[in-house]
Amino acid sequence: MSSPSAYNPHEVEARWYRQWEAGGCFKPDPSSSGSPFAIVIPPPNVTGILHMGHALNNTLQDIVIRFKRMQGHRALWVPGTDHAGIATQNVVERQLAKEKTTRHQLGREEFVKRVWAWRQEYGSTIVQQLRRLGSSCDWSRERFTMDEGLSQAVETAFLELYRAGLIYRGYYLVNWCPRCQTALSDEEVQHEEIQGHLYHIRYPSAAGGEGLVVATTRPETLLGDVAVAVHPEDERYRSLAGKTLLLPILKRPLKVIADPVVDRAFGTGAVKVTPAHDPVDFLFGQRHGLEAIRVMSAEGRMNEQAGPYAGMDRFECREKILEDLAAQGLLVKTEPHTSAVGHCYRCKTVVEPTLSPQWFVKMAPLAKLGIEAVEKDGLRFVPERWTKVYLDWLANIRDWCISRQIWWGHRIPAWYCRHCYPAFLEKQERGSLSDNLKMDEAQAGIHVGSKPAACRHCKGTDLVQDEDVLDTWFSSWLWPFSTLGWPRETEDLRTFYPTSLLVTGQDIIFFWVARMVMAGKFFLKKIPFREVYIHGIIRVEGGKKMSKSLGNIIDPLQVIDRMGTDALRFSIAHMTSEGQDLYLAEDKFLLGRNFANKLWNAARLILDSPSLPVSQSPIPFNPRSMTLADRWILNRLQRAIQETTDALNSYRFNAASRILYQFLWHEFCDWYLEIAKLQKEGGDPSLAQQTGFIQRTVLEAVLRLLHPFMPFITEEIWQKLQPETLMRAPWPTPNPAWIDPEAEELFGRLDFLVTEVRNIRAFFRVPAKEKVTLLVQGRKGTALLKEHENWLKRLAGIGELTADEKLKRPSGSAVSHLPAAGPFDAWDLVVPLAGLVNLDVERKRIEKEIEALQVRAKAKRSRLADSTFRSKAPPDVIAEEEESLKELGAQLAKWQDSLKQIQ
RNA sequence: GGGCUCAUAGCUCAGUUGGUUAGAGCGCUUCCUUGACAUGGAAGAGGUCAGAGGUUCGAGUCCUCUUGGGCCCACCA
Repeated sequence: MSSPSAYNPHEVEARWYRQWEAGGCFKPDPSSSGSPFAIVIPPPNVTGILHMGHALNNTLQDIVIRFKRMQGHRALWVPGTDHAGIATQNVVERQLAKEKTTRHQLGREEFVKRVWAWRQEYGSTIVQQLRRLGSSCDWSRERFTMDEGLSQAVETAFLELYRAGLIYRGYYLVNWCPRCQTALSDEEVQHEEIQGHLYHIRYPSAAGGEGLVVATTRPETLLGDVAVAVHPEDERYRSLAGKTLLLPILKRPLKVIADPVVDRAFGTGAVKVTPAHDPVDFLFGQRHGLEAIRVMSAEGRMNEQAGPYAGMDRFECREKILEDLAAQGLLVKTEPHTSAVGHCYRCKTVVEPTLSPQWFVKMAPLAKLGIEAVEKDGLRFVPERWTKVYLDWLANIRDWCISRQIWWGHRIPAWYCRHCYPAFLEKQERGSLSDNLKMDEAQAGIHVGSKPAACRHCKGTDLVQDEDVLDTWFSSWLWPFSTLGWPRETEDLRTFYPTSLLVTGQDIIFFWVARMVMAGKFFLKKIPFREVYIHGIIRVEGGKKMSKSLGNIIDPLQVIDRMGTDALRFSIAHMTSEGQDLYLAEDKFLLGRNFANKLWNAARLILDSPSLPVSQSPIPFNPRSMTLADRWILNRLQRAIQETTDALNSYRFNAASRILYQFLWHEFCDWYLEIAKLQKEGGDPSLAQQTGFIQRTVLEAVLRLLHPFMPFITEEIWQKLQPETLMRAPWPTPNPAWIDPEAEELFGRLDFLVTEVRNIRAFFRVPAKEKVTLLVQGRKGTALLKEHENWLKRLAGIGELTADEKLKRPSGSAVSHLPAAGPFDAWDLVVPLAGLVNLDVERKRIEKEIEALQVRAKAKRSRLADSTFRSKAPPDVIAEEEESLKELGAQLAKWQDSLKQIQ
């Protein structure tokens, strides 16, 4: 083929992807008798643009799915996207802001239309980018978490859980994002260590005494204080327990309550209690039947309960209140203090714990299923250590707040009586925290399901649907079966559920993986996948996270533009060691680019030479007529096939890529192809044809082995060998007839010899063009040299090669000694270098060699002299050591003899 | 406060069950451009495997501790 010398990926990538997709290559082959193998994609957000994390995640999935497909499985990779409630709503809201409007001005219906329009226009970006990565997803099965089928699944799931008593509405303290103005689940809150202060504030006694000093990090919340807590055995406060203090500024009377949860050693040992704005205080308030006073609005501003601070931002209020306390002499002390502050995972705003009515999933029974999945159903994490993380989380699980006060998402299927519900809510807000804060749905006029004709409590007919939508993850956790058709009993669901493997990052084990397992077990009574491969996180060199704000992004699309998709994919696979984070730098992708280039050029060489077509099977040559090099490379190939298969079966992507890199580059190209060129020069056309055939045979197998890693370039070359797509080619299996330990041994000897001669040439600076003479002194095995004289001479730069047991060593020679091995006895290599060899230099070279051998021999001797080693080590290890010591001794003698001859 | 993880060549990292002389890519040094590939070829330099102790005939590999990075979880305000 007259291809350009450098591989140009852009030409071929788009073309092949189109052809594969059009040819239905990504669909599971219905005629295949292989067992199903399914993966569901971790659905990227519709708002997403491809980053390195996606590139890693999808490359690994694609490697596996292509591998399984070639192995004859009915391989299915289900793609799709996630509607990403808050994230997407935020994107569209920002767009509205540019238009100087808000979603509230637009109204709910219009706004949701806008989001759909946005999705229509931009939502396919990430999906197109996945195609550029070469992802062999079955796009005919693409799903979206808001499409009709999945919405049906969400509603079904909600109702089933509700009927099972696992969904309830409650008035609780939840994580609230004042910017997004919605509740968040515990998992959606990111804790960050913040350098703050611990403020010591005096609460005077109502009776006029000094009172006591509390310590707090959040002085603005004191406006909502309803009590002060101390430890019952704390001497300092014993006299104050049960007494009344005066809340600074608002002058509200506060009881001092004794409770052993208070840590006497922290701060002052006295804690202010603010049930409406602190999770610990909320529990405390429940236990002691306190009321809760909300002092902030949904926007995080102080409300009318905050007295003089009403209307202020919460942080502004903090500053002002500290000022006022200081002015009144109540701010006793300020000390630096770091604490973990919760932030919204979407917008990074500091979360405000807020009392509000929300929907929850009761998790304890589901967590039990999740634990069972590991203990009984054989759910397996790779690497295994994540099992513990998963189980620990399940063991300490808390109920899942699933309602979100946004508009983009699945509307909650619940209806409220306009008459009963507000009345009930008002009562509950006024009640004490010791009341059951789960809502009594009948009394509250709450109806789950489709719209009822009338309120079951008051029989009124004025009912409205819940304004809230469900947490995005409430649809994601159904993904492994909702994408296959659930709740309908589809053919896909029967065939591909449970799926086989999930590939994802550690960051969503709680959000997604654990919840899918629970949902799978709950709704379908089966775990959704047998194996979970958890890959690392992408970082840049230096260990930092890759982020836009740090400006250290490496854009996979740019890498693709510059070096090609295959280069990106191969490099990623090469760097992916089990579960370790990946530290990236731009130049790491050169490895893949260069490798692709090497493959390309090897293929050019091979395809330009005459050969029988590979498709002419069975093998049209007599194995006995094969040259040693032929036998050797075929043997190496069998090994590469076996090892690559083993590596992929255990998801050791880097191992697989290293094996193929080593085989193609350093065995096939560096040795075999170089020898093959020379074999073909011999003039024997049948040998030339045979060599060409073997080259093609190896190339063909390499293309198949490399295809999961580098689909495009391998297909491009493959098509020059035969017309059928590589995607339908079977995965290679080792051919026992070509496993050839003898060839390995014989070839190894010649390879060693060539390297030694090259070594001597380089050491003594023999000019490249100058041929040397090689004298080989040895008995057994030297006949081999004559047979392979042609390529040995050429590869080592030898002009004349003589093998004889008793040759005279010319003075001024460089020597080397090959140890006895297998069918060979020890060989002495002598390269006469009259004039080039400086005797002093040669002596030093030999002395260095002797020294190294002596060090090794000494270590072995002392090991063998050790009686405990002799009595405890296994006999074969001892025998091996003895054998190798003997050989070392022989070597040493050779070198020492050579040294003598110089002197 | 709990847990996980990493520390191996100048840099970035491999090293499956403990067993001869610890590997790769990049970088570096020397040499090589008559056609597969300079995104290349040949040769080479470079490591007391973070430190200390232990188990073992034998430890980069297993155990304990220390030091120094990274991450996750956690209701000390």
